[in-house]
Amino acid sequence: MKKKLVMIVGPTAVGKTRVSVETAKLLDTEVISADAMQIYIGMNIGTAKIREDEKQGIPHHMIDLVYPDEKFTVSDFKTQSGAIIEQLHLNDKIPVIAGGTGLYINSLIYKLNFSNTISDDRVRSELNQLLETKGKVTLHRMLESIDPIAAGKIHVNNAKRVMRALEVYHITGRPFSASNTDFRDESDDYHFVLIGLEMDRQLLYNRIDQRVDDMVSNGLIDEVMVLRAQGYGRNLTSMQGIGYKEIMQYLDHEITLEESVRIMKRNTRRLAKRQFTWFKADNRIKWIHVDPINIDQTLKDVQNYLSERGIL
RNA sequence: GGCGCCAUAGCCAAGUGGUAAGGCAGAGGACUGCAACUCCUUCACCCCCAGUUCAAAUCUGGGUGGCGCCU
Repeated sequence: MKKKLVMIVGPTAVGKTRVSVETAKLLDTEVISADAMQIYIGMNIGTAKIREDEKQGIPHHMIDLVYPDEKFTVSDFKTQSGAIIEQLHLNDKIPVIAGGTGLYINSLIYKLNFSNTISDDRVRSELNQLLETKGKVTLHRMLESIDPIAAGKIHVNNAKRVMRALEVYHITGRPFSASNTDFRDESDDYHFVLIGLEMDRQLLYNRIDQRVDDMVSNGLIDEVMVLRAQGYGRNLTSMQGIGYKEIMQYLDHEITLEESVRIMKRNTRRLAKRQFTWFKADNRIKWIHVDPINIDQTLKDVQNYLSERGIL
């Protein structure tokens, strides 16, 4: 029998945290975060990481795993969270997975096999060299000659993805597109229930604006200053996170604080939009409306859906 | 009341006779080891009316609205 899994997804600031805690309470289980930024230690305010008092005693996993300058990939996420899921199942608990990082979510429930396509820093830096010296068009042509399918799918301007495809080919000797066939195929490891939280766009945007303001008044600048003092530079993936890169720019006197806040809000809105796009493409998601004024209704809807699907 | 200037997308703004740059904001989309990343697509018949012209956002006249100065 397949193991059960409850997944709660949706854009930033819809209220995933609240709903996931309540759901976990209901199921007497634990929460696994699927968020690419909350894995970093010391990045709390800007990532809207769940606070101790919000957890209500529910254990949370996949948070605070690495330092901001450490590498962490989807593959790491898949294996580490997979182990936790297994452990919970052993204890007869149905894990609640909550997060907004679509790729992480998909790594668990779809057939994304990362095991045969490793990464190689040497190849990577060589490709970066090539990008510098020859340019993105040349890289894309290289890809075209070895893997026309992938080249057709990846835009010339998307140098990052072009390089990844080349990297995979160089390491494995097999075209990137070869491992790309069953992207949206359902994994047969789990019986999962996928819940998407949605909210009126304008309302969500207002909440985002408000949340950014709150972050700043709750000490985001100090948080970034501390990270900066610890030597974490702007080029790190972690510091590319929204809130961090903009405050860094402010601290480096490139923009005013006002401007920084404006851009943070905009970037967060764009993130939310991209998250919607990602999840909308997945027709297995049951969308549940969130009304912040009446969160109880949302919780009720979630509960009903869970019993409907035989989880409760 | 008179004189002058201006009127282009939600905002900023280029274009001074040949069929509407660009930026910002928005919308849609892609995404298999950096994913809060990276990337793609998309958004106006130029205030209104009349005229000149093969052709007008661009020229002319009138109207309307705004800004400035003067009385």
